[in-house]
Amino acid sequence: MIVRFGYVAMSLEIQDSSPSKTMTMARFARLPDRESGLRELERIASINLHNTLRLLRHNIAEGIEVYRFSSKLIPLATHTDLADWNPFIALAEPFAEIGALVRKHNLRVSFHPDHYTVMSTPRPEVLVSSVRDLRHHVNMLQAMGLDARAKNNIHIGGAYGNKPASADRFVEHFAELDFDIQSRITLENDDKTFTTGETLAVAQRTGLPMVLDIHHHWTNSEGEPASDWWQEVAATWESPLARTDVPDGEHLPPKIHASSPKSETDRRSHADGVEVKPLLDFLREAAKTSSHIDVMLEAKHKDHALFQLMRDFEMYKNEGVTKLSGAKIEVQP
DNA sequence: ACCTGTCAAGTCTGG
DNA sequence: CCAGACTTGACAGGT
Repeated sequence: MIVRFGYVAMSLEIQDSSPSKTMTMARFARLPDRESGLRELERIASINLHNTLRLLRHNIAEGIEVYRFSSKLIPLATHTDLADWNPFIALAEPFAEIGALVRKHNLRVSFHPDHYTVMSTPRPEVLVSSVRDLRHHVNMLQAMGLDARAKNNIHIGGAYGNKPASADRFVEHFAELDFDIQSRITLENDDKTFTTGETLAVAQRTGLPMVLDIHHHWTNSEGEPASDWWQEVAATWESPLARTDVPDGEHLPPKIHASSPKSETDRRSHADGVEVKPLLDFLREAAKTSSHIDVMLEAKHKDHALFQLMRDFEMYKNEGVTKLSGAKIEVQP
């Protein structure tokens, strides 16, 4: 099984490369007029996009083919007070440049709209803002000229005291979404509420592909190994919806998230790095059913954690782990 | 230079 | 019913 690794949003290696610079509403309101406020927001966004380009070039140089964009590329983009502002006109060029680089190097990219996107909500106003946020993320992918192979990863949402009813609500609300939003969603099990099995059931009902977070699974499961679910999770990536824009005969590899607990007392927070052994145990099991898998590392030390992990895999070179070029390995079952 | 409170947004728990 | 925790990087204001 070929395993590609990636990291989230920021680099510790490249200095001053934040793709998430922002402006608060308080500062926006203090600017002399609305027009100059919008120009300042667009200026910040273009810095974020420029830094994203720098990070992608860094990734390409290091052979890192998996990357998650910051969701904060455009500050205040979905704020209700700025609903009539269209930042994509001024930012068309940098967005297109990012997309061109992604396509040229076959990078696997994604977004992760944050936890305010809650499709299981019973509150109409929360649903409206959730759909607005999803629309915004699709708009960014489309501004990059990327097809539905680039996904927005979300959780199912809150339980509201009745998980089955909340799962039903997710499915109902999902059915109402535009197809270009639907076809770009992936569903991830969370660390407190919807377990791997519960998330998988919703993925199967909607046809959505599922991202398995093995750290969340450890903190939110009955204790069964995450790999017990792998065959079924991997199968969600073959549904017609998941395969939107995937050419015949090709596959979009299933994706997992990997991170390690910060400490014994705080098992849910992310540690600086990623422990190699538990991840490798999972990968060996997954290799029994899959030929390719992409792994998004969620560690505080970002790309440094990735580099460390790649070094750590060398300890297993006599145990079926082969280091390939860049941030890639091959794992034997 | 460094420290601390705050940020647009949701949900859940505990008081 | 409301305040605070959760979690996060960066801003903003203070020392």
